[in-house]
Amino acid sequence: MSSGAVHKRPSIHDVANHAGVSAATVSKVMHGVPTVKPENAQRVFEAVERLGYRADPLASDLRRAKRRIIGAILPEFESEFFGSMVTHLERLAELRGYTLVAASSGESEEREAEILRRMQDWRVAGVVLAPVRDEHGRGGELMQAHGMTGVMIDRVLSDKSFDTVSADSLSASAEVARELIGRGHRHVLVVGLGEQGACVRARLEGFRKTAEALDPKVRIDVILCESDVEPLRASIRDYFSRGERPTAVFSLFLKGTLVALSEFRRRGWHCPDDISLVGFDDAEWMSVTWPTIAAVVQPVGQIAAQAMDMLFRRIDGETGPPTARLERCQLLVRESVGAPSSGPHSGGGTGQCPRLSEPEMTPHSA
Amino acid sequence: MSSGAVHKRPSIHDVANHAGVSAATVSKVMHGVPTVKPENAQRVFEAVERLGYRADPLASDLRRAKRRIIGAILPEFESEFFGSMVTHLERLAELRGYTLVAASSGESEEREAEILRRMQDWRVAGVVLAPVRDEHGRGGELMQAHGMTGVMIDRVLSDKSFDTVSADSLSASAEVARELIGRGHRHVLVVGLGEQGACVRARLEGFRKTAEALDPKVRIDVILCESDVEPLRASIRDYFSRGERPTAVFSLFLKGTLVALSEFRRRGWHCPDDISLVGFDDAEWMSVTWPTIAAVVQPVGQIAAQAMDMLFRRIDGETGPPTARLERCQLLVRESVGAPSSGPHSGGGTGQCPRLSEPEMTPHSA
DNA sequence: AACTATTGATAAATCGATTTTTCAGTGCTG
DNA sequence: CAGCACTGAAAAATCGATTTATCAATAGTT
Repeated sequence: MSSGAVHKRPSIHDVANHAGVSAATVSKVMHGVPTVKPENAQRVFEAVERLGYRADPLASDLRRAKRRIIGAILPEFESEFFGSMVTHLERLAELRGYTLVAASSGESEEREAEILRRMQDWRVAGVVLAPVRDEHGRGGELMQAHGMTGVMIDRVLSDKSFDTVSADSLSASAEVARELIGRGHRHVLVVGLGEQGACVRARLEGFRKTAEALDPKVRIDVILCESDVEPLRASIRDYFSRGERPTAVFSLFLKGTLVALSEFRRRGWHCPDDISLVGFDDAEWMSVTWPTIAAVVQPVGQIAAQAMDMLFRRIDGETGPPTARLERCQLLVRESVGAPSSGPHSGGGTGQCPRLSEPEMTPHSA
Repeated sequence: MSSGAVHKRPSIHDVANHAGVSAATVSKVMHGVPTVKPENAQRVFEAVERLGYRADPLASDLRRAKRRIIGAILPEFESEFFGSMVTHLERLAELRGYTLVAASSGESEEREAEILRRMQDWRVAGVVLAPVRDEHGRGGELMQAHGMTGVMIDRVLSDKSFDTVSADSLSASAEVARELIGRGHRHVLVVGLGEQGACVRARLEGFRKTAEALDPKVRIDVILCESDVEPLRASIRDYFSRGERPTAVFSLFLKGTLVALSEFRRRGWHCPDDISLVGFDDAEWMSVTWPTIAAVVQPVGQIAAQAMDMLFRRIDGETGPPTARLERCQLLVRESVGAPSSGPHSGGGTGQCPRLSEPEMTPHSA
């Protein structure tokens, strides 16, 4: 069993001693520098093998003055979107020989700033920041003030200091508008978090402009709460209590979709008979529930790929003005979207659930 | 704007120069060592302030030979369970002045081993490992072979080399059994992933033993697939196609619950009229869908807290035999569980959805 | 007054690597 | 054979901190 094996790990000097060469030579062998006598190289390899030597990447980075570490700062880890984002970023970093160190800001700008400082302390080579607010929040300021290399993603549109990559919210929302208006909806409630500045504004305006272009008489109600989800829930509840009866709800973010669904439950409304629902952000469960929930799928993999691509270009010294990329989304129209119900629903409904047994999803090609 | 500020960050020597003292003195001041003349301390503080000096934690750790880094290895980041786990671990590590570096093994033991080696290269102070398989997989072996300090969580029961912390699967499953048998179910399908060794076995046996104790004539069918989810889906589909008609399904893990739901959809079966469903692992959406889905809630926060507690004890040198903790789960009986339907359902059903508008959840106190 | 303790600070060693400089030996040329 | 370029390896400097050893100046003791 435990062979009393609290081995202090061998350093490059231990290897050098065993091989009867200098540490510098070991380093060269490890890096494949050709100016080493084959015989010595062989002895180094043997010593490495025997001792089980592996270089300490942090000690190595210390000397190089460029750490092979990429920092990622995300609002949370709990959602599929950010979870999947971390997975992608991790893979892309490792592909280039870097290690990803991810941290969650917990939707707090203070914590975001604190993490950024820590990333700077760690001298990370670059940072992928999904800001709590938007590109004009404290995060970007800090990164700029400290001369850090970074890319901003997700809740951003474009920035004068950093490259940005995000979903094409504007087009996606426009497509949602075409879908809802096309099906006859003329009174839509849009819910979202105002805190998430520019991004939410894009989603909202993309929807509003296209909807109004298709029918100027459309009525669009908007409920935006500043920071937290619970006030939003309260506002929505209040809105419905006042007797407002939109025929569809468009949620600008995932939690909003959940809140909307739970408020529908409270009132016994069913989708799409009593009200239609479509939300930004897809999730696995949305394709297996009754009804399946229509959603805008953000291209997580592409956002991650583009962000890392830009980031490493900057790390490698590329200059030039910041770029702003928008990646195309996909709207999955599922069962939660239908035509408006005939009369003003009262809170009852028919009791009928849709009993479709069609395949999985219905990709929507505009 | 950008004040050409590619500041090379000041080192402790820069501070020393500015303050007119030695680097050693600066280090002492930064650590609050009292044997420093107040006047000198003052000058150091001023220099630190002026230069914006912050110590490089990695350089500092290099000398101390104990890095203030905790590694976390999880099968994936995409689920609420592991996402939430990372968030908790992150907070608990930082509370003690450590940084959490999380990595995902992507349900692959090869990758798990690779990450462990990297963690070892990094000389992390300790590792929280949620193994892909169970405590007897390659991960534990590697940790032991390399004399690493670590704790195993989630898919484990107990180990002879490492402390373990996990949900009390046995009790939770027993409670599910009491609930289902109590409601009259006598034919239950249990689905899970066999790969996840000991843990799944505990969940399965906890269920089976209690169910059979309550009624020896109960019929329990089990579908366990080795590695991937898709073969499981195929097996379930095949099972139902053969005409098997259990009155309830108990899924031993989250994806199984999703697969079950989607297979119900395919056949047009509704919960709980046509079939009941309860799964291990809760998720936010389960309380807002129609029907709401019954689930075993794992105490993520407690598992994380206990794991970190044990880990830091070991890091601080505590010896003694490994401990094995089981944290109590909570069963949330929601609408997806009901009494068995009267006759053998055919694939039709009544078309009626439950229209409950009761509060949120129904915590179940055994 | 001579010697020892004490205090506060600096110089130097260290952590584990990389990189630059120096150096010894070899081969070639004139 | 002296002089020079070249090769391969060792020695030393470096990264940014901490820690140990050393030292100077002051205070205290007899």
